[in-house]
Amino acid sequence: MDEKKPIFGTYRAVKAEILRRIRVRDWSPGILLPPETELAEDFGCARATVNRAMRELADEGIVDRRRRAGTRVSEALTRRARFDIPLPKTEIKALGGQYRYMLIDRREEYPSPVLCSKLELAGDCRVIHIRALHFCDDKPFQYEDRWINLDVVPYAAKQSFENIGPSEWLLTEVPFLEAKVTFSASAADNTIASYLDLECGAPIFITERMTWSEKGVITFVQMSYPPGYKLTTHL
Amino acid sequence: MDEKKPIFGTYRAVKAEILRRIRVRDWSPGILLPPETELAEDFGCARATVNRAMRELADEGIVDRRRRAGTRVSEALTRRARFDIPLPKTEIKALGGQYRYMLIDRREEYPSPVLCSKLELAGDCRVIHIRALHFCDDKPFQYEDRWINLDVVPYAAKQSFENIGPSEWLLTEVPFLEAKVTFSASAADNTIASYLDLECGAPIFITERMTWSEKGVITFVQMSYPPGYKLTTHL
DNA sequence: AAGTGGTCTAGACCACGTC
DNA sequence: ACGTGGTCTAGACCACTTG
Repeated sequence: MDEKKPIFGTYRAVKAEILRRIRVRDWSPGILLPPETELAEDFGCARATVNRAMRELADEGIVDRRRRAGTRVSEALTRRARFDIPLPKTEIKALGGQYRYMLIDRREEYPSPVLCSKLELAGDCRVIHIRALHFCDDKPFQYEDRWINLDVVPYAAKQSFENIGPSEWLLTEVPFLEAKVTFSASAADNTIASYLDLECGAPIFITERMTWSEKGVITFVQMSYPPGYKLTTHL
Repeated sequence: MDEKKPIFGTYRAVKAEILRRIRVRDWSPGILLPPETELAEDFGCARATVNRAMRELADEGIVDRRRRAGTRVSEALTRRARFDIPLPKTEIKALGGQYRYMLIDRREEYPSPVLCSKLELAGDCRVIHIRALHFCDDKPFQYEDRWINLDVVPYAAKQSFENIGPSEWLLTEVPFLEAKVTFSASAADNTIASYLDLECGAPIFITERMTWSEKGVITFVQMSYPPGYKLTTHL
């Protein structure tokens, strides 16, 4: 009497099977799944294989895992997507355009109180404030308003940023550990409108980014794009 | 003569060390890295450990890996971020608001040619066109304009969408394999302005989403948010 | 043809957090 | 305290692709 049991020998197969069971409500949201050891036996594979499948599902937000507490189907019916944090130069080249960078303004400042709270800074530190424009085929593509924390990146004081954009410079000089990115829409104020060659009040796409290293906040930047700009995820 | 060699026994340590070497330009962009076997020996750990570290780095876009060709430091100095594809109900509850859903309009249509090309549809299929509003504490929070492909989701024809939002219904009924999300900013037209209670021309944040299953495009949706809305990544 | 990453296994030990 | 996931190991075979 040979038990005929389907075998899921690869982590992809295991993952697909788990997803299937979730889909058909074999396992519904909130339900506690069997432990890895048990699933491995069910599926006829090693625990490591189940683990890999589960780890990816957890990574995608489909299940929640906690030691001792086990694995549950995620309650929040949500999915995750990813996108590349874009570098203007790369972005423009990908569009097939000619990239040009222009520094508007660079000054060393003591941060304003509001900036201090935003950057989580002590009041007595210094920052570099940079404003710049990025062109695509000589049309303004992005207006950049940036502060760099000199406590964390002191050698930024020696960089003029006249020939290289701060994004690019920072990326090669100060690799970051963590970043938070925010997207929003806003109306162009006078300054931005004039730099981006728009009417005042035109809808602009804004991305804000804050990056940290072990030592603290590296930089905060607000980037404004004229209408027509689209940001797309992959996957 | 005991060789004193640092040992990197965990995949996190290995990953950190590789990142460090990339940072200090031991390995610069485009460079071919040693094979896993060699690194494993260097690091004093199993190949699987190096593999795990490398896999994550590849996943984060820091290195590119190809069989036989080996692993290279990525040329594109870019990083990846992730965000949750939000469900209005979840989003509003997370903000601590009271969620309310309102169907504006639901009709079965033959898709227009422009929609056909957008949805990659044949001309003779049918779609459901839905427009709806999502409220947060009785303030309009999101205007939804959606098309559902009846070839892929025929049973959507039986759903009135009067009491449940299409995002929610689709998420539980038709799990998707893939999604493409686009963000942009635009000026509110008359329709959107009136539904979102804005002045015509106000800047709105738009996210568009297209989702696929094995059988083809499930749905295309355009969501409009009034000024003030922000979308934030985690990690 | 050969070298690289991709994956699986069986076993082991450990860390964590719930019970 | 103890069961769960987290991770490492050593070895093996395979798939892909490039030289």
